[in-house]
Amino acid sequence: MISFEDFEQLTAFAKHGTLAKAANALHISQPTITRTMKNIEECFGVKLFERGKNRIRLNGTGQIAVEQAEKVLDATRQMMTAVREYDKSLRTIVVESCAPAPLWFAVPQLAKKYPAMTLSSSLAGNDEIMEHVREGSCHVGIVLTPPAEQGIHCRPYLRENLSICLPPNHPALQNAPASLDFRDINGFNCLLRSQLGFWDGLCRREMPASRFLVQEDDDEFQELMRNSTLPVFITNLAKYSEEDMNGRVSVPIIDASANVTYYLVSSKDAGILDAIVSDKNILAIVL
Amino acid sequence: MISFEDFEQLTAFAKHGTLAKAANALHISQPTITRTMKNIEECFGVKLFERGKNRIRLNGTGQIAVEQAEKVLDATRQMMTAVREYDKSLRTIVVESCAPAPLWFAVPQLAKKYPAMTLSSSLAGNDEIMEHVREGSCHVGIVLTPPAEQGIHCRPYLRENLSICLPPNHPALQNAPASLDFRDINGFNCLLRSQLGFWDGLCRREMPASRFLVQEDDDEFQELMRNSTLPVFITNLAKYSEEDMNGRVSVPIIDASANVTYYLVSSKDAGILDAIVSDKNILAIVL
DNA sequence: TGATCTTACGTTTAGCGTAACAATA
DNA sequence: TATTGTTACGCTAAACGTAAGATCA
Repeated sequence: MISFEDFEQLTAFAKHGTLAKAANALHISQPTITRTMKNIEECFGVKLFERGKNRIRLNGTGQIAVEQAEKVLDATRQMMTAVREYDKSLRTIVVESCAPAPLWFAVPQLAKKYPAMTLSSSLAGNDEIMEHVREGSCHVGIVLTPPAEQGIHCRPYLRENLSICLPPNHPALQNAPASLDFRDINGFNCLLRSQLGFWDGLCRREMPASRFLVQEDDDEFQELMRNSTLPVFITNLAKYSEEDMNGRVSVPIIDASANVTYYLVSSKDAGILDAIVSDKNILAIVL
Repeated sequence: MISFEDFEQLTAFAKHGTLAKAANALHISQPTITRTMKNIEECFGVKLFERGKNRIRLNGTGQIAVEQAEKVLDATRQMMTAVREYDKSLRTIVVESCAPAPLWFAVPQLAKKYPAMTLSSSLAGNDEIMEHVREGSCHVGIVLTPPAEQGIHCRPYLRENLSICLPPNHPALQNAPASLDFRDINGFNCLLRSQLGFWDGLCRREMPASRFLVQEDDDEFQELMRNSTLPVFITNLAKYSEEDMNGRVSVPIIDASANVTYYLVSSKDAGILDAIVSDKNILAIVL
């Protein structure tokens, strides 16, 4: 009897003031709108318009009708998006990691194994990730400690080892040490990337005397790395080019907290974890 | 593209479980529903059903769609009623009175003068009536005191004079008084109608020692009036038949509070008040 | 004269129901 | 065998656009 297009014509008329302009805006003919307005009026069984000879305008009831029609249209549009979003969520794998590096390997591998799925990856804290995995809103979590709870599938994934990367004449290199710990470099100001996951908090905790110059932008970071003597961190998973290194020396940090193992966790499906672990490219890249 | 009937078919399917039963409930053919479901699915661009060879059921997304469709249908039905109610309110004269008697005269007169309008009459307290008149939700108020404020139209309307109606041998009639006051009859239990407006509170205030037997029903009241010796109240506007009186004697109550003048008040239109006051039948009835 | 709304007319198309078919329990 | 869902077919009725008419600024 009455359809959404009718309501859209009604609201368009209210918006544009004349039937002609509304018709123009909706790319339909004026007579169509004339008919639709009559149809709506008849459908309500109520006068919605004041009509002159070549003039038509909303009366009080009509204005109420327009308000209500907009509500209905809103509800309808919300419905469409809600249904589509839910459908999309069924086709989306949500990956949350406590650090960026594992995502560089896991996400491409998932994209390859599940080409029909949308991938949504983000950084989060360990507890938050575990909570999302438990409630099902996160399909694959990448965390630092294997959860004790049963019902959660878990696989060891990658190790990441932190090194500090210093210019050759840096005081910390005085005795040409084979390794350092955080205390050795605490107090030196460092260059840091943003979006480092747990690494950010770790550095600030272990090096409370240092200040960190955080760079959001990749290019700016590399620019600063080449043209400053500020220490930067690298890992076995995150290396820089010879050019960027620019003669810097990298020394492993031996603290246990700087050498971590990532674990994949999932509440539903161990298969998806195996699909990530089975990545043949990892060895080539990591070693 | 998509209409309310489509959504009704969708929700009917969800409710009845099979297309056939839904079709039956909606008095349409099964093929129509089959087509509509396909149409909706195509409209959303999303799978809503799991289909077997001769089996169809909602999937998760479909269930979301049903919930949302019900929301939209609710919004739509609300819209229809809201618009119709507003339209009706434009054709309704709201009359509020502090006592029932003036309504017996004012309402028929309004119905006669405004035959196209719906009349809504009710009893309310003086303050409440004045508030409604001010805010416009009450078109004609009938109150005891003319308001001082400007912008409110006012006309004196009727006087109502209270009498007490006693059996001939009642103690209060010992000296055959020409009139009584409330104190003379305070303490005697009385028969009372319900829905008396301000009269109810007045009696209870002026006769705190009396108990009042309130009757909701007209017939029961008259039955009790004929077959008991309990005093009842009458006024110049509310009289009873000789039969109901059954030999009772009525004596005017002279307290000022028992002899009132009603005033018509309106915030918009003095014409409607004049229309009520111009009632030619009032004199015949009242005198 | 140009803009606006309404009415009339002819065509198209979308929607419905009947009927026939396939599959299940 | 009775029930269910899908497909095919033919018809009707609704909806659209074009064109023409009427009115106003």
